[in-house]
Amino acid sequence: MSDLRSSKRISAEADDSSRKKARKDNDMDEDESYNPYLAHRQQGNGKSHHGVPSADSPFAGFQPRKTTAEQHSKVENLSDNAFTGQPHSQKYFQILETRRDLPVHKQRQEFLEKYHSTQILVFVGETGSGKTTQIPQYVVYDELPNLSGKMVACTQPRRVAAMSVAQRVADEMDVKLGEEVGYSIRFEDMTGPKTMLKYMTDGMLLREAMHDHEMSRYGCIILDEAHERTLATDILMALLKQIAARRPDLKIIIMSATLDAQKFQRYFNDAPLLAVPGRTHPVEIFYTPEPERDYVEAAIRTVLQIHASEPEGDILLFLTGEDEIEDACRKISMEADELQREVDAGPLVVYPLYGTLPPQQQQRIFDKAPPPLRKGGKPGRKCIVSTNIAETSLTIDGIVYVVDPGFSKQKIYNPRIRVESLLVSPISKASAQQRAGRAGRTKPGKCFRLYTEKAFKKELIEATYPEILRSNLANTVLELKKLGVEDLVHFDLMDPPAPETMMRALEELNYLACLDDDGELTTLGGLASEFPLDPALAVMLISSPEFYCSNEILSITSLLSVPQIFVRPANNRKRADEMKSHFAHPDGDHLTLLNAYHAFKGQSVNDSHGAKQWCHEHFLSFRHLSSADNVRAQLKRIMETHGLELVSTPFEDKNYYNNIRRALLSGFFMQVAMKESSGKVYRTVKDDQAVLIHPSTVLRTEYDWVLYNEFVLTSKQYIRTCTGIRPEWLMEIAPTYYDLETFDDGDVKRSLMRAAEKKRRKAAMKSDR
DNA sequence: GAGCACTGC
Repeated sequence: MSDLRSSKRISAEADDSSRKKARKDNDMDEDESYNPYLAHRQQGNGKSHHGVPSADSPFAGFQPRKTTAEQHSKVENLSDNAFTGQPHSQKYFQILETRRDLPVHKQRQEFLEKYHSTQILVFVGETGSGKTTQIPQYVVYDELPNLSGKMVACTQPRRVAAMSVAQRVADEMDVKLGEEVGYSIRFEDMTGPKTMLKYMTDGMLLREAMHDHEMSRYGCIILDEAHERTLATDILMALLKQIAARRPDLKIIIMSATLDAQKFQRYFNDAPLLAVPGRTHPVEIFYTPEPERDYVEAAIRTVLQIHASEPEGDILLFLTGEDEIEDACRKISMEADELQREVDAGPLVVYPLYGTLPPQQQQRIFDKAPPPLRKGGKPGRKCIVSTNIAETSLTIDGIVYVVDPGFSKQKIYNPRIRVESLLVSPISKASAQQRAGRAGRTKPGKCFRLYTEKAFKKELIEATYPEILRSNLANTVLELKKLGVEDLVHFDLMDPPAPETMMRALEELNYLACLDDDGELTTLGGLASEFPLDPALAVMLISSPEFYCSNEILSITSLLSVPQIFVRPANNRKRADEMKSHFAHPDGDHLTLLNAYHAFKGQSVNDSHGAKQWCHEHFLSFRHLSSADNVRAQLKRIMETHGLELVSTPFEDKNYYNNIRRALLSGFFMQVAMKESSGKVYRTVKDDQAVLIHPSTVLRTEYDWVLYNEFVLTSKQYIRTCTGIRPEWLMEIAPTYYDLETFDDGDVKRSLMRAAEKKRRKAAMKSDR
């Protein structure tokens, strides 16, 4: 119950003190954007002491935050680039023409007026409106960061988007990427001292905020794709709402698709709204008259019907996961061949699409549809069978038909047993609309929904629950503490999570000693928040020098932060398992991962080109091992910055592996299971869930106690990536959690008591001698 | 003896 107590105390605190402190720390003038006392910070050419452009500047006459679309246009038309002083390229003027053709351009003046009238603006633009590329540029011309010294930031939920949009906008502004326009994502900061406009991932802005609670580098922050409601976007919105109250000079724009616009407006104290139409084609929607029993079968049938009877155009089918997709692809291909023979249908190529597919194979979806089999024959088409990845992350032009069975895999969190799992669930109305929209990108399209119209209207929820309601929040709570949020219960989130989820997170962090009993961030917690890791992993890494194995734990942590490195193709499972057994360590999967990594590194040192081939032969993922290497380098840098030593126990030492297993426990002592007296079933400590060790394990020794990395809920309850441990270690390494007083009577308690007794006797014998 | 929707730091 300690969690309840500590969280009550947290909520009882008013956040006045933090607000006052922040106000004092904040060096911005409250009433004026351009503080003369800050003039010394400003750099660049052609400006006066007050941040207003001088008479000889191309921006002469511009009053920051009072500019007009006409002024912008004039400067854009100049033969020289007003920001760099360089002559504009030919390409620049070509792009400028297409930019002025975008729907959003017509409303440039209207946008500026709204922007001037308010601190927070909600901007709604459909796909194809040009909002992501244009709005930030309009803001740059109005803010003139080259004079004010305050950047414009635009966040994206995904890295690729941040990178590609930044490149596009750099071209549009005729500047070099990384100079006036740049981007910042994990592993890559493409910005410089001249950067005015910065595209970045939402997670990256959150990281920055941990060290700059006022986000003082920015004059305007634009949150793009806010309707996606990622964890980071939700936290940023709440944070920005707070900061906006302290920093009247900070402007905020929330950009979103139409559906939730009013919800955003209400949340931001009735902020004004500007809507811009998109540029898409109409999509005709068809529903099934009766509910379908087997949606995969119905989907395959629909695809084949479209192919047999509808005019030219590619097909996009949404299914839920890899297996289902591969299976459907096979069936569609087979049936389509038959159609070709029987009714002279055109050729149909089928491509699977999902996130874990290697990038080269993902690229194939952009191949052109096949030509007719013979001259004058029916045209060919392609059919893409995809997960939700095609709903948001990837857009494919040329899609005319969408088949939507109405399901996707979604993460859900059960705080009672502290388990996140994936569940096939019905999609939301917003999702269904997004999917349908994929059919109208190049010409009018059709969307076949494999559910009834009544089901759409009555059974589908409006929008998918935001991620914050479906996640374990331990990491989020730690981040918020580091962000200086004192009062978590009254932190004004758009959709506050269930109290039980919050309690669980506080409890977990308290056990990990990241929060003290008063809910305050401890030194350990502060350090843990510096790492881009879940709290248990961060604590394990920070504790590892005490166990003389920080080098090894650093590697294991990195390997646990990337997708599975062991590859197991469906047609070659036996051989893959054989290869994996070469790396197997009898004490568990963590040590097996380490063995594979060490072998990979040994290979890379000798022959970096051969490493790829070597991985292929050994059924290891070169991509994921390289990415683990990348993560490792980042984590290592953070360790060095904070004076955490990188040490190893000599390999010849008999405690080399024991030290590693003990260090694993320093973070994962809450993820431990004990074998029941009979059979193969284990029970998790405290949560008391019956679990099986996942069949992918290398554990062969019959351990009574194991620690696990992951609890997976599929056909059964499994624990995955397991390592054997000794019960006496638990009480030694995590005495508070394993305080026997707190355990209910039962097998677990009895077994722990026996271990404690054995240990006492051993110690007594030692001291007798 | 099984499966990994998708992101992100």
